[in-house]
Amino acid sequence: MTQKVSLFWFRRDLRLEDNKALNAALNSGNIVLPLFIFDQEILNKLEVNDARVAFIHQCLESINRKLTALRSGLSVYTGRPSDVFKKLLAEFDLEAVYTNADYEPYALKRDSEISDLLGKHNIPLRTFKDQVIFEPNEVLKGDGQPYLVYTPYMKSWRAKLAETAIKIDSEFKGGNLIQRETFPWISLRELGFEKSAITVQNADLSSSLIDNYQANRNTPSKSGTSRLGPHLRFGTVSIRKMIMLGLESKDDTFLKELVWREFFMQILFHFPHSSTQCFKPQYDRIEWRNNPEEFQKWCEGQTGYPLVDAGMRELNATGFMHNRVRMLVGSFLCKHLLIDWRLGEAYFASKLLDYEMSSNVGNWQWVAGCGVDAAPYFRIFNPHTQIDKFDPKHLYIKKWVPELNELTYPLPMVDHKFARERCLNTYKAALNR
DNA sequence: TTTTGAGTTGTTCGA
DNA sequence: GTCGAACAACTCAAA
Repeated sequence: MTQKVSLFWFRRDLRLEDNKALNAALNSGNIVLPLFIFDQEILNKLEVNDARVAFIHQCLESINRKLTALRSGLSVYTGRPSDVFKKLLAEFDLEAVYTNADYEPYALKRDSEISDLLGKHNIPLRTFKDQVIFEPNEVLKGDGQPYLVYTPYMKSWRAKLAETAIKIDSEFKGGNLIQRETFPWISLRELGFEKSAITVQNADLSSSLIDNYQANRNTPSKSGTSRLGPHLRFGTVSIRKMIMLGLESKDDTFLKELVWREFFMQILFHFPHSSTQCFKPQYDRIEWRNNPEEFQKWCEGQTGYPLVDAGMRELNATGFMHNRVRMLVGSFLCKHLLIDWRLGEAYFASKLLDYEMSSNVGNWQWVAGCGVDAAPYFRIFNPHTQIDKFDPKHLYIKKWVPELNELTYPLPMVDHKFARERCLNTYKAALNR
């Protein structure tokens, strides 16, 4: 008689500690087979040196080393998840599949298909809340509808948190892991990818950073932000631990930023069309100019506006851009150049190590003025004033635009005052129709 | 149902 | 240099 197996499926929770579904699988009474699938449909869209694939692979190696020390290992497959599961169904006597819930549109569709496939064999797909404190349907208005405005959402979220005990399983003890000689493993090269020059910074979050978050987070030349994005995206840190750190601080700005993450997640969950359409439909009447040469200059950091160019060059070189500068480059693209926010969103998606669809779409719609709880459209960032306010000594600009005072640095590609008025007129024309 | 207060991150203009 | 108002109404959320 073969032994019953609980399969644990890693997705965006690449850690062994405080992993809800993994713990549940280990407590199921069956032996546990840990699994990761590189989804071919996602890989196909990426460059061969995509740093995110390299980072995921590195995380899997780390997990595999820890499992090997327990005489087990991680099985890594590539392909369409449904094809991989068909193979696994033939090979193992599965009792159940354990995994942590993922609320993005693509993930929901994928999991629904896998659940149907397993269901045909009477095998349940057991999903757990792990990547959020509150799921999209847990924080709702009095009438049962989702919140569309951040502040009341945040207040409701915090009230609910106050009556919730957060449980953290900080140690991984192993337990009923499957014991085998070898596990299917795929190297980065076999996947068709290369190591990237760009790497993810460690998640070494100090309490002083959180205590001084509000004071330092808007200065791009300082290390005032947490750089947690990639770790929250791929689950190399536990959101529960991060929330506890936020709660321990007198400054709750960091905590509120983590609430923004869940705010935009619940928006995308309830309004999946907002990934491609303006949340406020009248904004889809805006006549974007979408000039390809101008878009190219923006992408390359050759606009002639130093803080815009510094931000884009930081992004291109490191896969990261400071939050303050993200707002400015976004505003510049949509408002000064009148280029559709969707093009900016797609460019960020291709470059950001911390790319999170819900946050990226939500914030691009915010900056374009067309989203839930968006900035008013007449709020147009002034690229000069932002330097005076947030990089007065030009420390950040000079780091990324060393030729700032040379003749080789381009003149501003468009006059600020002219662009501002053109933007206001274009928006007005669309909204008054 | 109606009312009321409020709404992430800014800029410009004129006194 | 500094300050307050205007920007443009609108929608949300809760009482």
